[in-house]
Parts: sequence; C-alpha cells; structure tokens
Amino acid sequence: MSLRYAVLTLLDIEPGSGYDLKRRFERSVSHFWSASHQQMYRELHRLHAEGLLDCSEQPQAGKPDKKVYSLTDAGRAALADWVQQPAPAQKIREPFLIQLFAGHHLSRQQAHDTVSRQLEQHRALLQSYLEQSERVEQSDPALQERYWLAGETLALGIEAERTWIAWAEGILRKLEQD
Amino acid sequence: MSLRYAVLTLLDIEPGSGYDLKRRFERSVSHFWSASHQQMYRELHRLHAEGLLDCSEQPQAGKPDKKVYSLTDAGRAALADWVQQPAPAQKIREPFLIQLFAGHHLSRQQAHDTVSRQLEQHRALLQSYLEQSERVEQSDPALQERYWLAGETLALGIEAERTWIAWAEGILRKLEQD
DNA sequence: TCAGCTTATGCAACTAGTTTCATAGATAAG
DNA sequence: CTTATCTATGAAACTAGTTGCATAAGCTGA
Repeated sequence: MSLRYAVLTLLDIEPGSGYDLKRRFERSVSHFWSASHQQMYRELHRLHAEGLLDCSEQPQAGKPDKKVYSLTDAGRAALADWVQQPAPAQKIREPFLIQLFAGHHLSRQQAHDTVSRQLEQHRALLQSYLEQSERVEQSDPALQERYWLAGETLALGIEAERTWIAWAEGILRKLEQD
Repeated sequence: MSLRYAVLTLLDIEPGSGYDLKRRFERSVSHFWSASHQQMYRELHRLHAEGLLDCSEQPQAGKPDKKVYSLTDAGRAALADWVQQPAPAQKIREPFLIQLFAGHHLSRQQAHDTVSRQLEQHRALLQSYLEQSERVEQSDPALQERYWLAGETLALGIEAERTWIAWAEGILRKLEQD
C-alpha cells in the first residue's frame, strides 16, 4: 500500500507522466523505494479511477503523447492523512547477506570476489547519491527549505552507503590477511 | 527466489521445523530478511517436493508433533551453487522515508513525533542485535570460526542501526531548535 | 473451569511485484 | 537503410508476500 503514497508524494511535488515518474523514482527516491514502469502505470490507473489523480493528455513535438497526472484535492487529502499515520514496518530483503550467511560454502577467493563486486555497486550508489545531493544544493533555496525533510532522507542514504562501504572494506582486509 | 536459500542456509546450519525456522528468522537473520510462518511452511513443502529437504516427524512430550527438516545432498548442492552466483539486487522499501519525503504535510510537532517513534523502534532493534552479538561471542569458538561471515552480517546490522540512530537524533535536534 | 498464551501446522483468498511481450514515433550511428 | 536507443504506454501471466481463518494439544493463572 505504500507505492501509491510514493506516487502521490512525487506528483504532489511536481505533476508528471508514468514515464517521468519511473525516472524520478530512479533518480530521487531510489535509496528507499523502487518500482518498475508496469507498477507505475497500473498504480496511476488505479489512483485515477479512485479520483485521487487528474489526467491530461499532452501532445508533444517529436515525441509520443504524454498523460500528465496531478493530484486532485482528494489526492492531497489522502496523502496528508497518510503521512500522519504510523508507518508500516520496513521489510528488509538482502539476498547478498544470505549469501554471506551461507559463506562457509565459499572459498576465501570466492568470498573476496563476491564482496568486491558488491562493494563496487555500493561505491557507484554513493557516487550517484552525492551527485543528487549536489543538484539539490544548487537548486532554489526556497524549495530546499520547503523540502528539507526530503533532503534528509538523501543524507541518510549517503550515510548508510558510507557505513556499508567501510564494513565491506573491513571484510576484504580480513580476507586478505591470511 | 531468495527465501528458499535463506531457508536452506538456516537448515544447513541446523535442521528444524517450520516453527523453529520462523523464530530463527526473527532472532538471527531479521537484519536482512523477514518472512511469515505461512511463507515458511509453503517453502518447506516446495523444497521437500523438489527433493532438497528430508522430513522426519518427531512426536514430542507435552507439545504437538514436529516435522523436522534437514538438507539432502541435492539441497546442499543447490545452496553451494547459489552462493557463488551474483546476488540479485536488494529492493529497498521504507514507508517511513516516504512519509518524511512528504514531510511538508507535517507540522514541526508531528514530524518530531513520527521520527521519535521510529527512533525508539531502531533503538530496540540495536539492543536486540547487540544481545545476539553477545550470544554469538559466548558460543563455541569453533562455530564462531566456521560461521564468521555470518557474524559479520550481524556486525553490519549493528553499524547500520547506529548510523540510523545518529541520523534520526540529528533530525530531532534540528526540529527542536526553532 | 474458562480464558488466554505458546507450540505446531496448514488452507484460501488476496495484494504486491516481476517478467515477458507488444506497440509506436523519433532520433542517431553505421 | 538498418539497427539501436530513447520516449511513451500498456496487457497478460506469473511469482512473492500478506491477511484471515482453522485446528489442536498443553500449559498458566484467575
């Protein structure tokens, strides 16, 4: 049930199409939510059917037409109501940590390889979060002020990645020293 | 597809029933995976049907009978094979961070309340991870040696919670100083 | 003795999320 | 001129996960 509120939140900040939304999920909330384009379109249809979203078709020059969605009053009310409810518990599912949990089936070299591979991915993630953070810092101060709590979620993403990277580097050191 | 390997990993370390498994998920891998008892039982049935698990019914004094599952050779082979594959990417889904992202719908007081509520939960989590860690330290050194990578996953859980708590405390400070 | 908790297992129906496929115009590289 | 990529939307079928219900034995406290 949280996907719908993630969608409402992004469209509340700025209206957009399913395609826009998919990219905004990748670029701005990937540190706490992910969804495929099919999920977006389905959720947009549902929210529109329930009267939480308005939809206007916009022909574009040189590109296919867009369906731009924006919140109705009912949509804004539903979102404002939900943010005040206790948040459903997060469900953590990290396949890589299962592999480490079963790490006694790996040779030292294999363990080193899998951890290294993950480490590269997390370094890339940290890099992309830092770039996002820079973009935020260069944006309109009034918007930064209004959405400062959103900015803090990104700060958490950055800190979490730094913690992860430091931990993984520690494991690699232990695997290297016999 | 990762649940099955989480189940295989725990049963590889020590055989047990669906009920045991559910509690072991809560007590020993909750920092990277969660599953309901229905998921356990269904997965155990499937794994048994596929020949990856053996099952023996054990009558118990003073308690209902148990079905104790353990890995077959095929089960151990499937697990050993899987741990060497690249891990599927983790999917992060944190409803609380969506709420903060939509935090402009909250008053200062409401924001303070929701963050405080989450902070309490994360402090309790850290506490339980630290207790787990102590239990591990007091266990047989040979087992600690064999499952040291599993121990490292717990260390990551602890570090991640500390990071989270420090971040949340920072938010609360910002919300308190006008 | 009755109510509630723990141990123990399971089905059925539902919601959420993934994968595969399909369509279609524009643009860019070779 | 063909292949590939990007923009843009969607259906259908599948797998994963959740919720609600059912059953049943034993144990604990009022």
